[in-house]
Amino acid sequence: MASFTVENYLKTIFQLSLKAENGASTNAISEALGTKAATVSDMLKKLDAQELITYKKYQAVKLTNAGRDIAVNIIRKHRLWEVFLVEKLDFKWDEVHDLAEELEHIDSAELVNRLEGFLNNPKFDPHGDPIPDRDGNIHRLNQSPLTELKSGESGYVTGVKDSSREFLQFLDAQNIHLGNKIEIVEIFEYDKSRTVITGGKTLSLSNQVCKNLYVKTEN
Amino acid sequence: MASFTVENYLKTIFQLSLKAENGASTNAISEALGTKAATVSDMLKKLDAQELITYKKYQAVKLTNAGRDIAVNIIRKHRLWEVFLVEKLDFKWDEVHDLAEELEHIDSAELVNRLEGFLNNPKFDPHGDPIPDRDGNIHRLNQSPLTELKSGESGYVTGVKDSSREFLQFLDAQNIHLGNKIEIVEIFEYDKSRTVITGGKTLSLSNQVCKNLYVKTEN
DNA sequence: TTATATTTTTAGATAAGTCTAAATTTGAAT
DNA sequence: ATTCAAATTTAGACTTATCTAAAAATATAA
Ligand SMILES: [Mn+2]
Ligand SMILES: [Mn+2]
Ligand SMILES: [Mn+2]
Ligand SMILES: [Mn+2]
Repeated sequence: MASFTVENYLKTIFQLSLKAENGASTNAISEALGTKAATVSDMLKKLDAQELITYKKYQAVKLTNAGRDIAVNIIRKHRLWEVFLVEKLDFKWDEVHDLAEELEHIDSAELVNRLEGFLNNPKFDPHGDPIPDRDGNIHRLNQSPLTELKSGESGYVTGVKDSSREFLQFLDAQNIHLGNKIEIVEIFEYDKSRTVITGGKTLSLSNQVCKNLYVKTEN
Repeated sequence: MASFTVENYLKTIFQLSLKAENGASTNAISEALGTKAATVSDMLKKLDAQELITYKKYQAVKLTNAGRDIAVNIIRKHRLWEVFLVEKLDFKWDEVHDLAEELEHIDSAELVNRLEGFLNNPKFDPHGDPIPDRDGNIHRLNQSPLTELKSGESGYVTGVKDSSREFLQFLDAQNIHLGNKIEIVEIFEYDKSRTVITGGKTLSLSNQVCKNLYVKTEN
């Protein structure tokens, strides 16, 4: 059984690898985990010895299949627990991440599978991120940032790129939630801000907000 | 924040102290935790230094108020999670203990309080053990082992003294559950076994079974 | 291409929790 | 009161995960 620490390393490497094609660098892992680079360097050797990652000195690391399986399972649990917290215990979507960081390490396939059924087999977590199935498959939605839409186009909110509490609370304040329809009324070249219509209201969204909001257009 | 390890020591000391008036001995803790006595001895010094227990060499230890608070909170969480697993996820009462041993360490008062509400503020766990309230008060039921009943008397099953999987499965097999009425028909002095009536059926229970079954008599 | 900056690794320490083996203390039994 | 067994503690060691400081490798930039 992987320790909490090892599980966190693997999950972090998995997530960093989605961004950087060549794998996860020591420094990136260090920053993501809040652990010093020297410590990470040490740990990478151990993970390599356990054949959970492939590691060559001074090079970015990649997960082996075994490592990926563990990482994806942790993510599966994280996201299912987030759904539980929001759907059943009425937490808000900006309150659940840290709790899920703890719950994701509870070690029981039976528990997570039953939880999944209890929640009616959700496909996405409260932030729109896909929930891996029990075989580790992840069905990613074909979504794009709001910045891809042209004036006059519209889409439905499917997720967030930035899931910081600040951004989530901002969206709540603007009454923007997953599933909402958003129509682009006008794009201002000056600061790339957009005037949009959503939930019957007209509002202005900064470029930064638009970059961090994912929508699905009817194709 | 107490580590998982410290939490487990405190919980164990609390539970052992319910049985032995003078406190918990090194050996008893060692056996309960599956940790060598030498290790326990070392740890007791540390817990004393943190003022979570009072410890004098070669003497049984007792919890301080701070130590008791932590222990009771862990027990509260353990029992609430057990209710969740049985009531919401349909686990059987003999399947939940090990999972609760993990879940009890999830650190969030908000989570446990919401969980409690979600479960409709249960007062007892699936084994009949009382769930401490958020102030650490434990309302113990005035129950007695089935061996206390005389021939002709009856009571309602309120709990088990032995909550091993084997015993719980035995009770399931006999269709004996919390809340069932049990009437003592006859007590055999030879082996102290009893003939009882419960759930419309007559059956024979060994003295050992009767000692481990708690009932409440209408008084 | 050489110098500089950044990244990564190594070396040496530390803390928590555990173990085995040996020493000590306690308590029970002659 | 002495002896012996059981319980407990001490000593020394190990593992995991972490740190700081220093060295080495790589990448960048003049
Ligand atoms: Mn999260
Ligand atoms: Mn999420
Ligand atoms: Mn239990
Ligand atoms: Mn229980």
